[in-house]
Amino acid sequence: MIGAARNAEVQGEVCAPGFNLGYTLGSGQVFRWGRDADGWWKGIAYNTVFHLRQDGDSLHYLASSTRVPTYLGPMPVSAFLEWYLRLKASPRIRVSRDDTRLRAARQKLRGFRFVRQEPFECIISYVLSVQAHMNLTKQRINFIAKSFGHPISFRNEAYWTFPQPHILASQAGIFFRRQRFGWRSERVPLSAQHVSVILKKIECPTLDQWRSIGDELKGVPGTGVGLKVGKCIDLFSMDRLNAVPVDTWVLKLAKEWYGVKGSDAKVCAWAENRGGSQAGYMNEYLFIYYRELNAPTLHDQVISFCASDIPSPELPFERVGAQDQNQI
DNA sequence: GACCAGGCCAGCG
DNA sequence: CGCTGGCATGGT
Repeated sequence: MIGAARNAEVQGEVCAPGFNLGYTLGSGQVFRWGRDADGWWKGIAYNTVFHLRQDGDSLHYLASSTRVPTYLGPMPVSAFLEWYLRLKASPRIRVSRDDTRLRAARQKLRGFRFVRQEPFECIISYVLSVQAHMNLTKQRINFIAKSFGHPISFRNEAYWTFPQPHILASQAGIFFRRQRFGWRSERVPLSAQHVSVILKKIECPTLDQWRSIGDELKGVPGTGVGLKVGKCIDLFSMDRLNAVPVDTWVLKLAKEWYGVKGSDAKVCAWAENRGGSQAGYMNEYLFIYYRELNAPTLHDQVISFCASDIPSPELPFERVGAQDQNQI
């Protein structure tokens, strides 16, 4: 029993035709979800704990609260999930007949959707993701939530909400240095400070206001929000599906498969122009497909076209009463 | 010990 | 503009 308020548990199901939960939550876009050994996807988003499981066209859910707070206002759980997972927004990507790689990638990833992440959590998450493997980044984000968020007890598991910007803004870089965050350490409080200052004037930002905050962050050196991280924030939390984050993998596939060379900015402009309003989906298909082909042994992703029953190595909660004996 | 991780940034030409 | 090292740290 932990010192958390007990929440009403809600359960139900929503219709999700053409949707794939495993690809959506196991692709590496989210950091606070994991697939448990019991087969359920468990995670926390918008201050609410969810357990999800897909059975054909229906998505079964358990949630820690009846209403979920978002920047569009509070939503009932089923409406929230439809919005958060874009259940009814199946992407339609036009691909030319001779682009066999993209056709194969699109086919493999049928059912994948971009999640509508919380803007601030997304900002900090991708600032931390720089030059670090997925699993390590997950651990660091969970550490932040455990240190500064508040706990929610759900089905004998403890989850932690992501802290408000002003909480992280008041931390010193040395705190994160001591947690071995490396040179990401100072970027966390600095980014939080810029967000926090704006939030003092705007109490509950709309999506457009969040977009302005994100855009402003891109111009502030030291925040860790450069071209790639900025595009991740746009794509994963700002509802900008035309954004293309260019990392080392995208750089390689652009060169290998399309003969496009040059700087990150050049490849980014090429991909965004090519894909138009759906460039994000087009790029994500290629990214996951290419990475799966070239680094199938990476242990930080759940998606595998060969075997998708591997539990996530890092879960966003702790079992209550499962005290580990290994601690000194 | 190399070499790389879903890069960013200051300091150059 | 575009390019180059340096940056901490953990994993293979």
